[in-house]
Amino acid sequence: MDDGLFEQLIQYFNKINKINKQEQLLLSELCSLQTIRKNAELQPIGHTCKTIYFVNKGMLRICYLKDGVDITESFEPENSIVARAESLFAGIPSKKAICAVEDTELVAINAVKLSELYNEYPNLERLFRKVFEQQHVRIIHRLESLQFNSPEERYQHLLEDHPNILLRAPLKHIATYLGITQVSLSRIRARK
Amino acid sequence: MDDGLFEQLIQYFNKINKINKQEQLLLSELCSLQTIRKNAELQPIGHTCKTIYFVNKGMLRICYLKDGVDITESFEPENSIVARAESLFAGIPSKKAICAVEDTELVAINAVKLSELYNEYPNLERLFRKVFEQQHVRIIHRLESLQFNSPEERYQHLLEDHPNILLRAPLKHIATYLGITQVSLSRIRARK
DNA sequence: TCCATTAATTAACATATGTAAAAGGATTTC
DNA sequence: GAAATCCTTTTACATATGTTAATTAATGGA
Repeated sequence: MDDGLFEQLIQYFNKINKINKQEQLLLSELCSLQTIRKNAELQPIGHTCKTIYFVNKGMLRICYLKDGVDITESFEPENSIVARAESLFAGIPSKKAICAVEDTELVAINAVKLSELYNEYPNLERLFRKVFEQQHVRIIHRLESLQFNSPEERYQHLLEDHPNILLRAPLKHIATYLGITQVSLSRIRARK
Repeated sequence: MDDGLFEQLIQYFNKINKINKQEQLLLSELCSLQTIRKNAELQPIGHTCKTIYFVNKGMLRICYLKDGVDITESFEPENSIVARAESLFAGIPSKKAICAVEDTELVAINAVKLSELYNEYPNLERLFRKVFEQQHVRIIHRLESLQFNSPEERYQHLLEDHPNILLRAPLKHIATYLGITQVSLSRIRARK
């Protein structure tokens, strides 16, 4: 696969847990490059997650249908690892889809073949353990935000911490991400 | 340490990832038995998490102070693994405490010594990877509940899925766990 | 460029939740 | 066993959000 784009992933990994040249090579053999157009669906609802994605460029979102309404669980801009962990770890179908917010370039890592390397290359197992520990921490922070903060506080935090997401994603998706309706988000924005 | 109580932990682990006698022995050397009385604090706010707990009997909760109000993030009854992952994984102080809801018996696992075993015993690293993957999945489900469901739906789900927690924990803690006030919970309960 | 479609805002109303305070119950402690 | 404390419910009021619908703005396709 394209070396430049894979290099971006290796840099991301090396900040978490260094892997040697052989491990890099083995890993690269499990990877493929994909592009996906804005609003297209990368993974449908009901699919059992067997791929770990890395966003090189663009933005994805993980989304959900509740009573026919499209609800966004997370936004995943460049340099994000994207997987539906509740499906990948448990081996059961996910209730969530992965969609593109923008035209997006990504690396797809075959998670099944990856796990087959773990016995022989425990350092790869360690790498992905740490990668998912980071995801785990991220979700805990998001949980705290949803449980402890008001919708308005959540909007303010998003504005401070991830202004780029606010600029790049449609407000209807940002509203459901914040756990509120689009109308409510409009009102919160109008207050300031 | 007490073999019977450790045995309960080993049974829990063996359902996730079997470990052999030697690994069990090494692990047991990192474990100690603790008891804690109702309402006592096992870990204070501001402490960096270096211990993984397993609840043999009783119930803990992870809690938080928001504007001086004690808010419960999770309830941890018997056969739960308890750690503040956002602190353990990142090595930074936690904003949360661990408190006892009831008189509780637990196994404390030294997480620092545990990680020192990982190089030589990758099967132990794998075990705890999978243990925390389960925690990860659990938190994703909780996130979904907070983002997608109304307070009333969350109460109904708690009633259906964990009636024992409702019976064992004070309502004021259940209210903050559901992300609402005590008054609101009383109203929801009165509706039915 | 224009038309059709989608997105975002605003308005009006109903409702659920938050806040503060009070009252009743239940528990604990001495 | 009585007093004190803590827990839970209830009341009253203010407010934020949800819902529905209408209007305006922006986008995309032919």
